[in-house]
Amino acid sequence: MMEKTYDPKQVEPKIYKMWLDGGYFHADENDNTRETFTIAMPPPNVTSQLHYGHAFEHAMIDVIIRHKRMQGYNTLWMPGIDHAGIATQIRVEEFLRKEQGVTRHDLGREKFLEHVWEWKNKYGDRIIEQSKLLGTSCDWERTRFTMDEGCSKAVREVFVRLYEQGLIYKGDRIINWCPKCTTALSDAEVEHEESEGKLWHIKYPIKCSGEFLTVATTRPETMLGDTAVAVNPNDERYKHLVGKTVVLPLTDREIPIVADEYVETEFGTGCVKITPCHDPNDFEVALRHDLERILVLDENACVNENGGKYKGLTREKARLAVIKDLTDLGLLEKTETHIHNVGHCDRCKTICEPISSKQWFVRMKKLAAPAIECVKSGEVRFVPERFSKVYLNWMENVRDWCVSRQLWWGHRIPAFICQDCGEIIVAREDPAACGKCGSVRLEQESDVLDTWFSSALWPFATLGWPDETPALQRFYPTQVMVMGYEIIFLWGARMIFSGINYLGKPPFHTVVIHGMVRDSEGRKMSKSLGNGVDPVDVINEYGTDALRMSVITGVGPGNDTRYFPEKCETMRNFCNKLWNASRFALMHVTPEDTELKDGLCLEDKWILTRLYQVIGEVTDNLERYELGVAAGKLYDFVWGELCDWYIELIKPRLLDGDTIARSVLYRVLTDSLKLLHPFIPYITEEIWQTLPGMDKAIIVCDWPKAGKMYNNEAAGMERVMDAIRAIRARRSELNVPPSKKAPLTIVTENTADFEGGKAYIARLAGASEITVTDTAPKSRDGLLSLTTTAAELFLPLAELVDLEEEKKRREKQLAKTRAEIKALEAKLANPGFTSKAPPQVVEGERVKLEELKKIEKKLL
RNA sequence: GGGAGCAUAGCUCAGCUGGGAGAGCACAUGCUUUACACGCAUGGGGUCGCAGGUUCGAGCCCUGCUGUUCCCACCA
Repeated sequence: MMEKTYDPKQVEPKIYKMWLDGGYFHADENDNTRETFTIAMPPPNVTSQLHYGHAFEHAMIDVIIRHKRMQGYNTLWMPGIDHAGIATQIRVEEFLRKEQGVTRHDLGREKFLEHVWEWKNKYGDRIIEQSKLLGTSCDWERTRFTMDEGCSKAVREVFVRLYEQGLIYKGDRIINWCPKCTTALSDAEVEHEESEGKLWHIKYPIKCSGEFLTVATTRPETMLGDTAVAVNPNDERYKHLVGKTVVLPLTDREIPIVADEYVETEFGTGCVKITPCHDPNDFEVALRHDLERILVLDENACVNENGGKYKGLTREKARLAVIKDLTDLGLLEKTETHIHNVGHCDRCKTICEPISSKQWFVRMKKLAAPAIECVKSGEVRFVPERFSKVYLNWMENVRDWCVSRQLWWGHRIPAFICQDCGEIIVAREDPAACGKCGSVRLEQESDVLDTWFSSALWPFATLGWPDETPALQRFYPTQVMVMGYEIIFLWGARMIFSGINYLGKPPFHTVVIHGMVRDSEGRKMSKSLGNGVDPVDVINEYGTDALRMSVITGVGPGNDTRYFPEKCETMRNFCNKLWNASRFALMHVTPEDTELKDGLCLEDKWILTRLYQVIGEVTDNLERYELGVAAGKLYDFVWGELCDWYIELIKPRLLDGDTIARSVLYRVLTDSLKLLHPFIPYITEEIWQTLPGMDKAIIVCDWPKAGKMYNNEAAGMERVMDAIRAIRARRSELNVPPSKKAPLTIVTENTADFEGGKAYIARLAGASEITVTDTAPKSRDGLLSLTTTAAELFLPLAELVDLEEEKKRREKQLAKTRAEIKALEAKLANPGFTSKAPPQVVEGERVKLEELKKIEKKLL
């Protein structure tokens, strides 16, 4: 027997086990009878545990997957975990420092990696357990990890292929360097933050002339690596100086003045110090003018041996020292405040340093072209559409991708360097000897790959690629990808060009973008703020279904949402409402009620019509990934129509043992459960298992289909409901206690509709006895009258009413009605409207006008 | 410097292809109505940011403005 209150804790583990035991999550690659529907899970990072954003994302994916499963697709939700290179390495390093007081360098590469694997095993398992709590219907048998054997094979294959295609190269370039993580980063891993800095104007003496040339810089310490000063070739002020030499202060070097178009005459002084090793533009200028390159910062962003007396100083200290020395020399002309963007490491938030360094790069132009085309042509589409612009803008301006990282945790680059001749060998198998000189002294590149290098292969590496596995053949390309807007570049873009380049097809046709979950004040949930909400706590408090419903309902596509406990409470209440409605139904329905019976009453036809409308709309919303709207409609339908009205309407019939009402209730409830199942899977399955006549789990039931609609009867029922609402409102206004029943006379043209509903009208409108007639009473004395579109209602309650007030009220209603009539008549008299508006709209307005006129007549 | 989003009830937000201004919470009043107080009924509360335009008709489409958030970008 069902408890009075739904208790998720008792239900959820039991139901999840039932699903697992039933094998419902498993997708069979040998099943060739059904169309497939696949989503690859964005693999959570092994850094720690699931956060609220994962709950949001997993809820969305599970809704889509469960809907498709019920529609009969061979459905695969492919789960897994990401090794998350830098992020995890940082976490483990932090952990080791705190727990054991050691650094990774103390341990050495091998030993350190053992610790990371230990971490991975612990947190990877925990993440999967947490994900299961959310009710996710993943095919856990296929769970993958970005550094498992298969993924590693895929990574190596891709690296080698790109190398063979000439799309991967090792080169000396300016890259973003994080001095704390001591690794290179890609452009996409740098966050730019606007901050107030300074613009220092420094005088550089021109050789053999008492004159100076003033440069403006935001990073004065880099002047130690200057190898030129550049001016615009068309700048009249400096034309005569081009080719001359400047004595670089604080050093003993002399550097040329060159002319380059890159220099803006308007900005600063129009003279730019050129520091090829510490600025990407300067690097380009240096290439054009064949300038010397001097690196002055080391991997910790401290001045190196090229910095003369500043050697060993951190960049911050070096800056102060340089400024002080320049001031002492009288070479600091002025200092201005200056707002500019400073790059920060995505992971540790340290300010990045542009540094020239030998790194591995993926050449992007060729790869980007088809990835741009497939979105432009609509082969791959973003939902909502606006994100395709974000994607295209990035892809069209993409620069080569720096993929090497000076880390230990990750896929080690499969390149081997001959220690004798310097030859680089990139191969699928570890080479035994150098192909050029025959030396066996080969050393593997110590760097690892960007973590996103392996993530980019996720949709097919998880299916077995590069091997032609049955799973790959069956499930690739996948259908949908769900991801947050913040990783469109980092991940989405790279999966798309990877899929096209290696398999000839984009990895999915639809990218559903979601926003992020913020705290109740709209702030990002973060560790430093301590405002993160643990989804597991919320599950314990309100239940998984309430959590899922709360993150889905009323959230616009691609929009951020906020966490409010009140919203979870509302959804828990909703679950409880559904629970109790089902409990009520179970008190009446029998296995004989599973088939819809003939002889439907007005209210039956109404609720069935509404159900079928909702089925159509919700299905449509789901097909368009409008999950929030779909969930909202179901909430409203179940609570506001099924529970508040239909169940109340049929109570008298159920007490009479009416089997027709039972069969309708059964149908509406079961279809509602099915429609709700993708959103709130646990409670719907639990109720389903309790219902009579159920032979299979709801998770694999057929998605409901609309049946015969009764639009006229549905409208008729709405008129009866209007009358009930009107009576309730008047009684409430007049403070008539519900216990005080009063006789009711209904004067209406639709006598049949009201006649059939006498029993429930009595219950819902507090009527003792009801007379339905088509003729108005001769005398209105002592009667309170109410006017609705379909009826005039008379209650012997006049003694409760101030007659003057009542007269005024009627006059007010009349005036309002007349004003509406006037407006409608004007509208209908407008040929522009009648000829141009769609006929059904015009017709609707005509009907409305007629109804208003009827009301007017009754009010006279 | 580019691009995008948002601005709707006290709060948080829905509103899909233009035709009814909505929900939850909060608030007020009244209810032990035989599923549910995690409940029921009723009610108050909005110039849909501002100004124009298109249209028979605009919260929705167009233009401009204001405020706000975010993304991208190599003016030192």
